[in-house]
Amino acid sequence: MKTVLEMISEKVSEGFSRCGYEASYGKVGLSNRPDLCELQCNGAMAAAKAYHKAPIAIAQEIVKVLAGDEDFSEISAVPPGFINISLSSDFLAGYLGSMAGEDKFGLDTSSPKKIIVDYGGPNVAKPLHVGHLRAAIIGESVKRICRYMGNEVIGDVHLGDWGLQMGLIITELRERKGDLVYFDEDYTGEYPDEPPFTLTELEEIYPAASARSKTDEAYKEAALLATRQLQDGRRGYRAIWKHIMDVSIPDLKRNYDDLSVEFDWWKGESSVDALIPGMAEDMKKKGMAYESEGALVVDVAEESDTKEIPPCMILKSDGASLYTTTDLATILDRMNTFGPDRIIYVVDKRQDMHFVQVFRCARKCGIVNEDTGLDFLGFGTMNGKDGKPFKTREGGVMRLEMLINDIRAAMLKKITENHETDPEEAEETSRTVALAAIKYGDLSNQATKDYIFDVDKFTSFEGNTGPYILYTIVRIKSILARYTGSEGSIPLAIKKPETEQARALMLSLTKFAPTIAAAYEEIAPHRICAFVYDVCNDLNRFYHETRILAEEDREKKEGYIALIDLTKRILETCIDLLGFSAPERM
RNA sequence: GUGUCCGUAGCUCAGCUGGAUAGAGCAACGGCCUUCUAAGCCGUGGGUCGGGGGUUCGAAUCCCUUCGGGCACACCA
Repeated sequence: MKTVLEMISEKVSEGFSRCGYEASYGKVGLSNRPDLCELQCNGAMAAAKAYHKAPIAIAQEIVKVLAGDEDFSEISAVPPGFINISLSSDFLAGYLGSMAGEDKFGLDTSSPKKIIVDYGGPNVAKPLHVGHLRAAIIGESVKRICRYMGNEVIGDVHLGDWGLQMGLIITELRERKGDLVYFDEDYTGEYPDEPPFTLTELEEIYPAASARSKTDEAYKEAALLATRQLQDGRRGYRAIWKHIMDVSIPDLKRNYDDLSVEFDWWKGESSVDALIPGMAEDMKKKGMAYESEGALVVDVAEESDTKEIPPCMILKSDGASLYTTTDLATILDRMNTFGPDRIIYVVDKRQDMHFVQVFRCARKCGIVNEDTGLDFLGFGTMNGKDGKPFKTREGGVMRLEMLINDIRAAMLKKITENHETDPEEAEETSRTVALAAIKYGDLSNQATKDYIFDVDKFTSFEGNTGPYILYTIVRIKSILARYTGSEGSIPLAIKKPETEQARALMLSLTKFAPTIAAAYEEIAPHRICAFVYDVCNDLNRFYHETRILAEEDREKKEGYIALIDLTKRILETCIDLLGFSAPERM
């Protein structure tokens, strides 16, 4: 289904043609002066130069030709050469009626592609902290948007489970419990099923090891050695590794589940270990990889570079792999098993350089198909109110669970003081609203920018926030529930707008398809937030000015109900794309 | 140092491929609940779009320059 702008642009373009001008001048955009008109065409001013005519004269010609078209309620030429257009009520009602009946509200989905969204990237053995929040939230939304656009999409968590952090944990464990069989190289029997640590211990072990390695040289050496030995297949270390995975992953799953974040693949750096030797060999055979200072590297610098791009390292001088290695092998694995047309990485923007290297290396070495797109969506840092990276009051790393619980508790308080509710329902609702607050707060900012995570702001729930969006939806649901309770089924026919507020709401709703398409093309969920916010504002104004259930004119009333029902369906679709949902009451 | 991103109201942020008076929210102040949820609606005040050049009929938007900040620069991830 064509968008409103496409339809009207066609008309105006035809007008330009009929007057003897290039049709492309007829492009119509949204008006930035809603007080004057709804749509505007600026083509006359651009055409003025090419045709050596006064812009206003051209605009007037076009208006003359198009005047009287039943799709317009008004079309006029305004100095210096704007063509201002407003839509007729019949057109608006007709258009929305079509939207209401169409699958996906008339959004044209692109030809299906296979897309992998790589997001999450948590390290095993470490609790999720706020730094993982953005990857999860943005990635989940990007995945859902891609899927809604008709693509076949895989979300991959891509665990950090193969690097130095593993060696550090093994080393620390050895320090503490060196007599465990895992460290006995002569041991050939089966290893115990029970892990030699609990999750809580594990979460304490890693930071301890990491801190010590920064001051203790010998300790660091030992960790590097353990890392390599793990990768080389040392039995005892692999067994420990397995334990780490078994202990960590269920916890990670629970945490992501709490966030309504779902992955199709739970692969990690370790999953592609077996591919590394062959990949490195192939790179050497192709003459791409060579030894430099003991390490195996591939040059990825290009002539057009404005700065020096260091070579991409494949193997360290001790033969161990590193994150470039596993990222490359992961691309290889993905090409082999899924054959994606596109891979989107949702990763902290500080890793920009790393991905430049990986992408170039993958192309140069033929790991990725020519026509497979590799996109890096680098997101900014989540800062605290002071503008510095988000920390707890004590200055430590804020666990994601804590953060969510804080917001949830604030929510619960708000709900209970608002009106009495069933405690169980209040609890459930507080989770739903808290999630919306966190996710909307993040997604409404541009992903690439740093943003301030202000807990006070997030618990206040006023203005442009997730709870405001949910509140709007809940208001609609409430009316619809009363309506169906007394009158039965929801009428579907969209009627002509009776009021200024109804008209504004309808006009906003027509922007659904172009908004989703733009969000997809630009990989920009914040576009959807802006749209949702506009629609909610329009809905609330309409709500305030219109007595819906009390309307006595049956026709009008049915029209209102159909309109708010469509609004609700569109809003719910949008928030689903953002990764959250609305409760029945709040 | 090199590269890169950013600089819009007191604070947090929008601003589509350049267009008519630069928009929201918070904070401040003032209205609106016997009527579908006041987590709402309406209104007031508040801006040299970091500075300076340039392109253009027209610049927050494009180009150059300058200042200020974030981030990244091969054997960590």
